[in-house]
Amino acid sequence: MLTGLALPSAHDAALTRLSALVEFDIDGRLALEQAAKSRFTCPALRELLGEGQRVVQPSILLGGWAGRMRLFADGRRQILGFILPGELIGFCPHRDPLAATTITALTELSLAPAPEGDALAGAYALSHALEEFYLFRHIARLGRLSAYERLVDWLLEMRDRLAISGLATADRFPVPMTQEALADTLGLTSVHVNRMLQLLRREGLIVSRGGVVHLPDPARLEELVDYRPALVTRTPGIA
Amino acid sequence: MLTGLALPSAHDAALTRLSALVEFDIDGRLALEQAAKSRFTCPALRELLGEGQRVVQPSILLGGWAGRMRLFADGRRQILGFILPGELIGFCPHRDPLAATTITALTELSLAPAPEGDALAGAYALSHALEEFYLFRHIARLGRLSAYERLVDWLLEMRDRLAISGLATADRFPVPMTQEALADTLGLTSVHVNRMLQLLRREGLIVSRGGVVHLPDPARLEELVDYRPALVTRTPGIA
DNA sequence: CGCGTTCTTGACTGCTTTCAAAGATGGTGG
DNA sequence: CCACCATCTTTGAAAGCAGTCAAGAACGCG
Repeated sequence: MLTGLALPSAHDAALTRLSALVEFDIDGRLALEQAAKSRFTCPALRELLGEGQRVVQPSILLGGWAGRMRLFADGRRQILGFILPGELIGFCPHRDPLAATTITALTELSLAPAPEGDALAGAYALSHALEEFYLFRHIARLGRLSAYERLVDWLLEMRDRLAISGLATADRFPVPMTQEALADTLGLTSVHVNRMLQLLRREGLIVSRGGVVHLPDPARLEELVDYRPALVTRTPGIA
Repeated sequence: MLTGLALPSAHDAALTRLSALVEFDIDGRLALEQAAKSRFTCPALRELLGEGQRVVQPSILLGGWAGRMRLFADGRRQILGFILPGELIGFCPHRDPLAATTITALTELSLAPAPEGDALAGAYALSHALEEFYLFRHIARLGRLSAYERLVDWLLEMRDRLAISGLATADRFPVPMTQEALADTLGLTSVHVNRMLQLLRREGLIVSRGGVVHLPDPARLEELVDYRPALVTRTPGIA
């Protein structure tokens, strides 16, 4: 079971990601497998955690995309970051955490209680460092890139993050989001996101069909936005 | 341009801030006082840490302002966040940390090696959670607020953060920065920052003299931007 | 097949940038 | 003490990127 070919299972992405972050021991594998047995789902658009709410149960995301967001009183929305398969929700290193942001399911989710263990603790610390890195990048993206560049930079980040859990190749990955949600991520309007996507398509820099994005020339995109991969991982994200 | 260096003792702001974060025991006080003895200064504009460099010595900032930033290949700069007196530099919970961002002195700095201790470890964890919260707020600010609103929101945050270390009152605090640096923080040009500042002054919402800002009507400003204070506090709700 | 959601398009507005240059400010040395 | 210089702030005119409003097309789902 632990050797030989593993069949695709519900926690495959999480397993792949945790293995990429730390030397993943037998205990860790068993703990994850155990946790996956009590996995549960969450329908799209459901709010997982409200701003100011007490964090109950740290969980690991097995499948689907969740979003961290700030909702303004006047209806404006800003998506602060994403939580992708293999990443953690409600994991705080300090006592008595209150959720600083709202977390919502962007697609249907598959979740499990975060398994515990020595190797896993290390993986969670690294995961947290990565999350912080993505926040820094998001700030730079919003503050100093044009709409066109933001789109490119964001696509590259999603590719790299999904690749860690084996859900992306160097030039192809799923993006299960509306242009409206993308606009709320990139600080734009959905109309403008639409226009920039079309421009990228016309230029042959992206091809998308059925919620899957293909990047014919990733190197060109990386150059366009001075893209720099995260420095945190144990192994390279893209093979 | 100097802040915090003229206090009764060099580590006053840090002491005040750490006390605000945790129940601060005798051991902690002594450790801080000891650390303060080996404090050192750093001239304005000096780079403390370069992106990708290995983090050497976790430090606590005793006085002055530092900035975390991303420098683009084409010269664009985005300030990702600030490090204010009592806050930490190079403090990472995981092994083998590489600096994800460049950190630069915005003013002359007074620094000390971060003292160790049980209570202090708790304070550092809380401080880290607060830092993350500021990142979230910065993202929302850049993504969904107008130039005018960004300025207001940022001023309120600086007030609150400086207040934790006793360096601000509810309506008055130092801002030792050029409009250029402020522009690189808020994702604007210095010209536009200048115009918005003048507008705020004309409206009587801010008064500034000699690098000190006064907010005649903070409540009005908070309402303007749907401002919400950080939820991270010392008093554990239930624990 | 029908309906709601999402995507696409066009015309117009406007916030923010760009470019350029003139004041103000502060520190330094004669 | 004042001249001088670099840096920072202020101002104006023009251009451009992104937003707004509105409506039609395409898509997915029951």
